[in-house]
Amino acid sequence: MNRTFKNLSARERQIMDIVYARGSVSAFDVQDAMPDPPGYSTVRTLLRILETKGHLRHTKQGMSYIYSPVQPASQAAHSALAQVMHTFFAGNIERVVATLLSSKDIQLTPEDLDRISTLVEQARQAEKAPKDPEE
Amino acid sequence: MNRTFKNLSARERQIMDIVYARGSVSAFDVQDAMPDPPGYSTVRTLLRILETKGHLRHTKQGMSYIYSPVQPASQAAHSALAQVMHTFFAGNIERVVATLLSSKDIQLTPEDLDRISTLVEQARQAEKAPKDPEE
DNA sequence: AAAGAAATGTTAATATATTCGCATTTACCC
DNA sequence: GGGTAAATGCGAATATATTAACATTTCTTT
Repeated sequence: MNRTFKNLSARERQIMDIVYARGSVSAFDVQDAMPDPPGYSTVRTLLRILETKGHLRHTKQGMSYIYSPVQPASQAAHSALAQVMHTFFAGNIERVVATLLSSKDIQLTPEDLDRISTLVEQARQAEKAPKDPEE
Repeated sequence: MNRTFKNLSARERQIMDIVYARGSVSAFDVQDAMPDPPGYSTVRTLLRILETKGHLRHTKQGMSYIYSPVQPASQAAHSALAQVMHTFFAGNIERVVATLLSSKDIQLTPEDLDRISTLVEQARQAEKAPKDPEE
């Protein structure tokens, strides 16, 4: 299991969350999105630390730095979900789905439910035909 | 939004995860389950801190303390899931479900998929009749 | 090329987290 | 009751995180 992320401090985690939510960010973006944001200088320091630790990289855009995550979002998403599933749902996917569907702060339209049904149906098909395309 | 949990340190988070995964725990349990576990004395100190901060409570079992979370597991699960959904899936439930279903480290049986289908179907019914069933 | 603006790099002070040894309490046994 | 075992409480040393001021670099404009 990837334990790297567990060692992040509170501020570092806040920043990684923001980075993943936005894809790529400037120090200003991060400061804007932080709760109880510290000074700009502090934010830049934190970004540099996260880069040193190997969690972020940056590219230059004009004169300033744009940061993005080293670990692809899809992979991080997967880990995060697995973590929550293990901690709160004993690894039981059904219970996760049940909780998602009963989410009160989110109104699911019938169309949303249709699309979810389709996903489940597709998974069923994939199971029936244990595919390996290059065969 | 409940911001309380965001301020936890790395160790504190590890412990809260363990507590939620197990329901209630002794200091020994926690130490066992921690990655790179510190000394027993340290674990007890951390548990006491978490209690001071209002995240844990304890009861006496025989001579020793058994800790359990103050915030109900269901509620914490909900928050954690919402957090992941927001950070990595832009609040889109379908994408969460898609990721769950495509999880490679988990083998879903056809029965699992059936049960998930049923859940979706129930949600659809509930939507059609948004009122309380017993009436 | 010099001056100014706008960015990043460095460093250091402070706060918080982490660690665990030792003191204290509590229950039990003889 | 006194002694022992087994637990918790306290306090202090160390490491890490957090903060931000100030120095430096880099680009732009005249």
